[in-house]
Amino acid sequence: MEEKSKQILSEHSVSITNPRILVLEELLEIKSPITVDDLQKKLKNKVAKSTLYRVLNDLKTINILNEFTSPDNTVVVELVLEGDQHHHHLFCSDCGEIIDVELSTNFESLLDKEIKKIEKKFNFIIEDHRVEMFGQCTEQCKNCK
Amino acid sequence: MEEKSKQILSEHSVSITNPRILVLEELLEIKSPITVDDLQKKLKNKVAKSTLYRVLNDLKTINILNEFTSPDNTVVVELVLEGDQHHHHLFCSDCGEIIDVELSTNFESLLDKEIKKIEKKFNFIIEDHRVEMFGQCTEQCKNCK
DNA sequence: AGAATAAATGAGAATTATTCTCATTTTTTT
DNA sequence: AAAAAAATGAGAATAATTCTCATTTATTCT
Repeated sequence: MEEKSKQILSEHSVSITNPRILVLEELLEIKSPITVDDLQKKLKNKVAKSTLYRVLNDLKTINILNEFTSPDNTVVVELVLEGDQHHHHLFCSDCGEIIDVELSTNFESLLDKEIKKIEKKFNFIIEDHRVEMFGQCTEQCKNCK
Repeated sequence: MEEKSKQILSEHSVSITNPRILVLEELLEIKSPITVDDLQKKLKNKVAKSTLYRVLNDLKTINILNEFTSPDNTVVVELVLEGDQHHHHLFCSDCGEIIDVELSTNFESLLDKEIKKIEKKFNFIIEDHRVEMFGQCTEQCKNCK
């Protein structure tokens, strides 16, 4: 993971530093969305709080970090690398888990068509979209048991 | 609008107070999503900051306030009354405008089917969903000209 | 309607999340 | 290896939201 992290940084012409490697390693490790707060806990004593925020902003700048909020408006981040599958999110209001969800390609293409209509109607250029789903996992999720 | 506001409060068994009426009047007036900060400015000197937050929480409790965040994670609220049309949001990264968007009923029913599949797959009960679209309004929007 | 009770408000303090500052350390360039 | 540039850590500063508590307003109960 350390090698992969270094590679990612160098591919994006970002200087290779320890905090950046540690943050990337962690994000590669968990490979799913995580709140900034939880990420901070995982990196406790390894990366200063201010540095963590700076590194996250760096990753946003080079376009490999997706940032959004959970239903209670907590900020959540997730690494998105070149070639990763386009996906959406499912939020559990019981345990707070956030799950990556891929929708069928058929549905995605219908959504694209729908979006083209919206672009015309509102005279907009739409670059991105998100589908978010909210509910409760029924008992057997990893946090809820 | 004052009458309407009082009616809304009384229908939800919430005591009728001046700050609540003022906030509701404002939200009824603008009838589109607004950031808490902008709302605060509009109510300047009429409702204390702490009271505004409290009233917004009251409206959330009685389920007539939709709260979400814009792409830069600013909190946005919007009044959603009984019978209002289900809709989604379109965000302009140039001017910050947030537009209510209704998708075709055909598309919504396909989305519902897609969601049923997700419920099965992840053993979830999904209660709500959102489609968010991000882009730029092309020149003639009310803030951008 | 008026007194008694309960609830809501305003002002500012407290808390939380994030950004900023600046002296020191690390990385990159040469 | 030295010089220049960039990043880091620690904590101060800022912004958004919640909390506290004395006072005011609304509701309930005769």
